[in-house]
Amino acid sequence: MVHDGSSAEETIYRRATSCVMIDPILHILADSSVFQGLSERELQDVREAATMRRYVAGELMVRQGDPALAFHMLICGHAKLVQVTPDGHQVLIRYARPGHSFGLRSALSGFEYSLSAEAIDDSRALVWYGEVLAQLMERYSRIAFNGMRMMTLRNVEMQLRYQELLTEPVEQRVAQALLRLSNDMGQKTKEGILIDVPLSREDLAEYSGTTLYSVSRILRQWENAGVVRTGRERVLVRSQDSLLDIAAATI
Amino acid sequence: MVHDGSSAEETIYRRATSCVMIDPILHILADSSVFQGLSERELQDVREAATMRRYVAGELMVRQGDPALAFHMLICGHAKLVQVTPDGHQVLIRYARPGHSFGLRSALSGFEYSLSAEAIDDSRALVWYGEVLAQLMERYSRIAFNGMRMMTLRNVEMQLRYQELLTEPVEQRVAQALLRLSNDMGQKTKEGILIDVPLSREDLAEYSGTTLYSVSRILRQWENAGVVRTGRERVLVRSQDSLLDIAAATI
DNA sequence: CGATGAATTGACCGATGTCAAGTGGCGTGG
DNA sequence: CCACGCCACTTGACATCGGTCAATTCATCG
Repeated sequence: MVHDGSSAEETIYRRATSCVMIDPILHILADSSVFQGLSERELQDVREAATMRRYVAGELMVRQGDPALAFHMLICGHAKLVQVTPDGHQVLIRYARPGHSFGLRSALSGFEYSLSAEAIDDSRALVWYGEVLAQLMERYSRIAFNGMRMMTLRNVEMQLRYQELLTEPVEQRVAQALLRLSNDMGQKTKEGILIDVPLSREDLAEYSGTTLYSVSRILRQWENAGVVRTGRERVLVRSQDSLLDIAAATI
Repeated sequence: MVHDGSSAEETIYRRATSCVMIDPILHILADSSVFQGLSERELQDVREAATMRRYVAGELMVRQGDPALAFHMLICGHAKLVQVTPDGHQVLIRYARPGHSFGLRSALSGFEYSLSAEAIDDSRALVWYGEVLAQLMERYSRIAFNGMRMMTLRNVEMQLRYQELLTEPVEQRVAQALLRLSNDMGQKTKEGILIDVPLSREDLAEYSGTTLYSVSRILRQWENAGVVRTGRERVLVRSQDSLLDIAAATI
């Protein structure tokens, strides 16, 4: 637990809120799965076709069921992509950080968003309207190719999670979820990898397909074993290796 | 149950094994998600870049873990795409019929097949080697675009199944699985929709994420209610509407 | 007509979800 | 600055769906 009074200790939990203001935007685009491989001129072109949007923490960037207008790429901040089922269950599809994108299919099909994206931090995103994106793809076929590769990768990931849900017990799935999060949103500190985003037990439950109660019990157990340190909406992974062991365990 | 002795009744269960021999291959390509929208000349070109392979029922078209060489498109027959997890569980990803394809990511990445494809019937498939496919995509950017769209659709489907697995009880999932199968492999008969492929209780279980025992009980129940008729490795859907009701049930 | 593998059925049980009742930390307003 | 209240989290007791196992039965094919 993180309540040992020492506020020096607490520095570990100060979150990086840096939101770059110059124009490293092109760098972000150049590193993204969708636009990688384009020349600087082409990236300029792509960037100019987009408009920048700002969101405050907690705001919905897109809302599931709304008519799908635009393809989004996160420039700074973080987002949570969530689906809510007909019977009200929340399912957390994935987390996004700068360079990650969502709404590709929705924007191109023009139908409706199949999920909601919620800004976790104050965030900014570039958005391209459906037709604009289609034109860009026409002009730079590389984008379509990249898009295809990105979607195949997501597909593999999703298949894997499906498989895990089907065959692995809860504790292993939570371990997998934490490993994914520490890869995606991890911040190295001297004590371990801090998940750099508010992460409640319920979030983690929705991400690993269980309930907040089970997550609570499991985290507590891990905390006692020294694998993680937890606080209110905070998780710090002290030993990734232990998590890997837990995730792999055939028992 | 299908054991009423009347062999006239049995005609319902004769499977269509037609394996077209002329050259409607181009039609199949033209209708496939990957090659749709190409001109006939381009389709010719595409077709000539491929080689045809034959498989007998039960043969593996690709084996999970083998080095990924080629992109496959089923021309006739049916296939079952299966993943086996590290701990030996089988997970049925999807079924394929003519025009369906698999191995796109594997062929392009050149890594290894992430699943096995088993021929259900005697089957034939066109295969394109990784480099060849990459060249075709370079030449006809439409293919990459189509590929992207196909993968986004698969992704949506996979997300949906993930969601279902997470939130719906077994009976609903089995109903969903049967509905998918009757769309994909259904054969209209006067009595209902026959799943046109040997489908054991275990297959259905692997497809809906449960056990053959549960499937057996559920099918029995449905049979008594007149929703389906079943036989050894055969399922006939008598009332799709009832299945839709069951699948939607919030209870 | 017998062998083989699919399907059925019953009994059992265990991992997880559900529910209810706290506990404690953090922020807000007096 | 303190107290209050909110909300995340914890913890225990309990219920239950559906998986596991074992024993048959049945159907299809040689």
